[in-house]
Formats: sequence, C-alpha cells, structure tokens
Amino acid sequence: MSIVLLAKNLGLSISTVSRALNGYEDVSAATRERVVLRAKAIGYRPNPSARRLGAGKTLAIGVILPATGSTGQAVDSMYSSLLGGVVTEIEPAGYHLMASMQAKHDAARETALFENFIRGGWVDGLLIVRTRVHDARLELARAAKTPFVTYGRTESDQPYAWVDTDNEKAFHLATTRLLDLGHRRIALVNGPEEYSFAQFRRRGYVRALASRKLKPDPTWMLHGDLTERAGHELCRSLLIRRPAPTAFVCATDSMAFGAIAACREASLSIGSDVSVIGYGNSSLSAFCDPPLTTMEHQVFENGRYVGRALLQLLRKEIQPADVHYLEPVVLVPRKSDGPAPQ
Amino acid sequence: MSIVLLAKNLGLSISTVSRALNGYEDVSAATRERVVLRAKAIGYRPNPSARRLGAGKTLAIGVILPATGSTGQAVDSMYSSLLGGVVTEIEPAGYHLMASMQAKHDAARETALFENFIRGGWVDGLLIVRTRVHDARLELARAAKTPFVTYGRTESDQPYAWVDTDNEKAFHLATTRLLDLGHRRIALVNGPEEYSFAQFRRRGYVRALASRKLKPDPTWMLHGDLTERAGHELCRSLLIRRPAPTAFVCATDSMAFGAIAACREASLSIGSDVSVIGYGNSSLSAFCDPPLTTMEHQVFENGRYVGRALLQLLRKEIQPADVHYLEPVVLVPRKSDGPAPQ
DNA sequence: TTGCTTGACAAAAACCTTTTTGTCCAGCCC
DNA sequence: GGGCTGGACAAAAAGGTTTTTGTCAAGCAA
Repeated sequence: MSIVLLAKNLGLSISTVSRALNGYEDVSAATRERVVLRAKAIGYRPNPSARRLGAGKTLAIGVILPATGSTGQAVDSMYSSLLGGVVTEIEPAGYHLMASMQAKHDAARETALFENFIRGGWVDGLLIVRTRVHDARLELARAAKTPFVTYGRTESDQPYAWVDTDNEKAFHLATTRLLDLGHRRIALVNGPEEYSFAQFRRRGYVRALASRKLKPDPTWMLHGDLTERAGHELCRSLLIRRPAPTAFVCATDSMAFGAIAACREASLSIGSDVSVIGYGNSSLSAFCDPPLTTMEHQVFENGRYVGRALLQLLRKEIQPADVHYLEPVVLVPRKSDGPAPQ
Repeated sequence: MSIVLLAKNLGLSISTVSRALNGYEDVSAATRERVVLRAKAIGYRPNPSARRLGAGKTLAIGVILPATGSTGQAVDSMYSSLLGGVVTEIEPAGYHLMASMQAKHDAARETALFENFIRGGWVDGLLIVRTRVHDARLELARAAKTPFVTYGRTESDQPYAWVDTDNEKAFHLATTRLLDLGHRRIALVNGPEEYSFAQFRRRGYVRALASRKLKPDPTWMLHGDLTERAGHELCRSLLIRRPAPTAFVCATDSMAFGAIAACREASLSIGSDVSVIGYGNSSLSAFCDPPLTTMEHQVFENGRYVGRALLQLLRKEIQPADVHYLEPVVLVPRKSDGPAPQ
C-alpha cells in the first residue's frame, strides 16, 4: 500500500497526496480532507525507510546507556524512568528511541558506538547521559552537527543543551541536615570521580561543612561504583578508622543500603549510633529497615523535559543555550538518620 | 561520502562496490580487498536510511517495555539486563534496538504501539516481553509476518519462538525448601494473574504442596503488582489471619522486601518467626537484613539467547519452533528463611 | 570455428518518499 | 489585450542503497 496506489485511487498526483498528508499550504482544504480520509480508510502508512531517505531524517533519537554493576550488565533503573519520559514526549511527534548499551569502562567501544550512531546517520538527535567532567561525546556530537541534550552538566567552552538535577544543592541539604543533628564527622560515599554529578555532590558537601567552619577531610570523601557492594566496602573502610564517622551521605540509595549493611555488621544501630542518607528515593527506600532518609527528584519529568528540548532543537525552534534546566531536589526525611551520638 | 564517490574514487561501478562490501561471491578477492581498504581509508559508511530502503530491511529490533510501579513510570530493572544481552548479540550483526514504553494497563495504547511498530515497517523483528496467558501481540506479529521471540511463554495453538525461565521449577524448589524446613502454612505472594509467569509460579507452588499431600488454599495465593508496596499490603492482609502463614514465597525480590517490612511491623523476626523467599537475586538481596534467600537466573544470558534467536529467525536459518529455551533457575540460600516455628 | 559456460564487472531498475520546479488557469490591474 | 499574481495541482528530481539483469572476454568442448 504505497503512496502511488493511494494517489491512483484518489486520482491525484503523488506529490499532492504527499503534501496533503504533510500539512503543506498549497493544497486546498477540501482535497486535504479527502486525502486524509481515504488514507485512513485504506490503511495507508508511509514507509518509514523511504520517508527517512526522502526527508533526510531518521526520526530517531539515540541514547547509549551506561551499564553498571559488578558484572557490568545492569543499567541504573533511574534511566528507565528517564527514557520513559523522553518517549512520552517524542513518540507523539513521530520520533522513536534507538537505544544501545555500553559496557563499563570501555572507552574505545563507547567512542565507536557513538561514531556509529552519529556519523553513520542512524539518528537525528542524541541524549547523552551520565556526563563526565570532561566529556568527549559532546565534541563528537558537535563535529557531526547532531543536536543533543545532556542529562547532567559538563565542562565545555561552548554552550550546550543540558538538563540536570541540582546535585550540589541536594548534598548541601543532606549534609546540613546532618550538621543540624549535631554530626561533625560526616563521610561522603560518592560515585566515580570522573562523572560530573560526583563533583557537584562533593561541592555541596564541602560547602555545607565550610559554612560551619568545618574543614573537609579528603580521606573521608570516597568514591566507588553506584552499587551496594561499593557502598558496603567504602563504609567498612571508614568505620575501622578512629575516630569513625557518625554519618554517611551516599551517592545513591543502593550505596546507602550497602553502607547500612556495613554499619550493621559493625553492630551499629542505624539512625542512632550512625546516620545514613541516600539519594534517589528508590521504591525500596520506604520499605527497608529503618526506612531510608533520601533525596527525591523527578526523573520521569526530567525525561519529558529532555524530550521536549530535543524536539525543539531538531526543529531549530531553540538554541542549545536555551536549554538549561536545573531541577530542584527535595529531601525525604525518614528514619535512617538521627541526632549524633554524644 | 556516498557510494557514488567511493566508486568513482576506485574507478569501479557502484554495483561492484556495493557487492564487494556486502560479501557477494561475484567479485574477485583482489577487488574486494581494494574496496574494503579504500572504504575504510576515506571513512565511507553506508547511509542506513538508503540501505533500509534498498534492502527492504530496517535493521532494527523493536521492543515495548512494560512500565510498572505505582506511578507507572518505572521499568523492571530486569529488562535492562535482558536488553543488554540482546544488544550484545545484535549490534555486531548491524542491528539496533528500537525501544518504546507502555504505560500500565493501557491495552489500547499497547495495541496501537504494536501496530505502529510492525505494520508501519519500523522494525524487522520483535521482542515480546512479559507475556500474558492469552497474548494478542503474537497474533498481531504473525499477521504482519514479523519474526518475533517472546520472553516468557503463552498459550498459543501455533508454534512460536520463546525463551523463558523455569518459573514452575523455581517455585517448586522454593516451596519444597520451605516444606523441608517444616513449614505447612506457606503463602504465595504472586504477580498479576494475567501474566503467564504468575501461572507457572503458582503451578510450581501448588505442585510442591500436592507432593506432600497438602491441599493448597486459594485464599493464600494472592496476586499483586511486582512492587514493594504490593508485597507489603498482600503480606499484611495475610498476617492478620488466624492461623497466619509462617512462610511467604514472593514473585520478586521487591515484593519480598515489602513482605519483610510487613512482617517486621508485626514484630515477627525474619528467618525464625517467619520465612520469606524472593525471586531475582537483585543486587540488594545480599545486603539487606537479613540477607534474602532468593532465586537466581541469568537474565543477561537469556537476552543473548534471544538476540541470537532473532538474528537466526531473520536470516531464516531456523524456524520459530526451533527456539524453545527454558533456563534452569538456582536457589540462593541466605538468611531470610529458617525452620518453621513450632 | 561455433557454442556454451563461467568469472568479473557494469548498467539499470527498484525501493518509496520528500522536495523542487513546473504548469495552468483564473483573477486582477493598467 | 498584455502582463502580473497567486492558488492548486502535477511532473520530475533527489535521496543512496540493494538487487536484478546485462555485458564481455576468457576458457573449454565439440
């Protein structure tokens, strides 16, 4: 059921049918309606491949998800929500999501995948997630003139479109809360240093300490994978020091659960002997014991923002510099933190 | 950098260049090598859109992920691993993954998405996940002559390609373990009845009870979403009965965590007063308190199997009936279960 | 020599749109 | 009446491959 048949069926030319369906102005309202109705009636759907070739657009947005976990085979569930938001916005506009995955710490493959996506002409736009402090992907995308939005900021001398959560504010908030509870020995169980979110979080933590005239101790600011395992090990390594920390601010809920496990092994009571704050408000955080004090942000809504921004960039309605959305974060107080032990 | 330029550059015809790059036999080895080398040298990449139109293939595999969670915005993290496995296999073959998402309980949208994917010619093959007992998607895919592999089985009068975990065996195993520990009042905290995996799990549970001459009580076989919240509520509703269950077999680790929370609220000690077994061996299950006894299966590897099967189906090397892979499941004993209280 | 096969390459068709350019006619102004 | 404008549609080009069909010379048998 090609456009040729539809045109023949209507007694019109191919071009008129095409223009009618694509909303051009140089086709009369009566004709347009006739075309649209008949197309629907006989179930005509334009062939995406031909449409892509003809229009020079792929109608696809590319995203490469970073695999994490000890086996390098899992994906942070946060990205599911993010992509859900993106899809919600782009699908009504006829765009689809082309997803790939990238093993952990495999820079060569990462670049190859990226090159393939953008230079190979697979996608019209890109979503770049888990930005690094210095992120080569931006240069690649720019060189290929492929519009993109990053989820997370990075250091760049040129304007770029980004959506991010206020990591610095979040960790300032969490650390301040612990300070207010009387804690003075607060450890930071952070994500990998290379990622910019980790830098922002550290900055928030340091700023909060500094505002109380406390000097941050670098040996209490540790980095690791965003996993329970890493949280567990980092926390354990901190707990054997003397004096030991009385509180932990963790980069993710997963890390916090690992940290809690380590505290428990050290026979510390969570929420009284030691305080732990997570990040992400995972579905589990309300049901664990004790319920986890954590930071919530609206990942799905951020995804929608990203999707809208991508569409507008593709339509050249806005410039990359116009997309700077910093989402506020709220603290969800539960029971995993409490007054510092005296 | 089109194939025209490359051909001109080589002094060959377009067709010879195309056939050389695509491994046809009617081009001499010397010429082929020359073409491949030059293509690499000048960075020629075939335009995917043109290739798709020319060959009548999209080089894409479609998958529609089921959104879950109370907000309907999250995706079971299991699918990340599954898709990781799929991507690992199909990308070297030049295929990409086109992903969409589907809100919970939105049958109309589900069908529309599916129709669009297959009738609209967006993909060459499909991965159908979270199969229902009666699943209309199979008919749609068959009608459109789109090859597909299901993850999970379903009731169908025609052969179809499926990959599944041995849910029945898994729950037989878990239930038997609890029976061996002396439990007699074992509740099943299952997923939504419409999904076939829930049926298999119930069957395994029932079979295990029957093999000990125990009559399964339907009011102890509950269904709910695969979330902590649902696990929590279902378990709570069971605990207020008299006599109350002494053990819970749960459809996912998430449900198990919810169940554990409910038990704790009832002041029951997990692993002694009451036993809980999960499913999935989530990364958290080893770090919670007590560590969760659960069932492990190799989702990533299953994804690889799915990917390979899809490629072979697309190449018509095998028939759907040749793809019947039932993955065994292993129990990971930890501390959330123990001897029945007397 | 003729006719057939085969190997290696080339020409052209096909894939199905979108976009650009062209046509034609009615209406209008001077 | 000549020339211009604009509305509505049509013709043709463009997009870059793959696939089908065609060509031509070399090799070989009868």
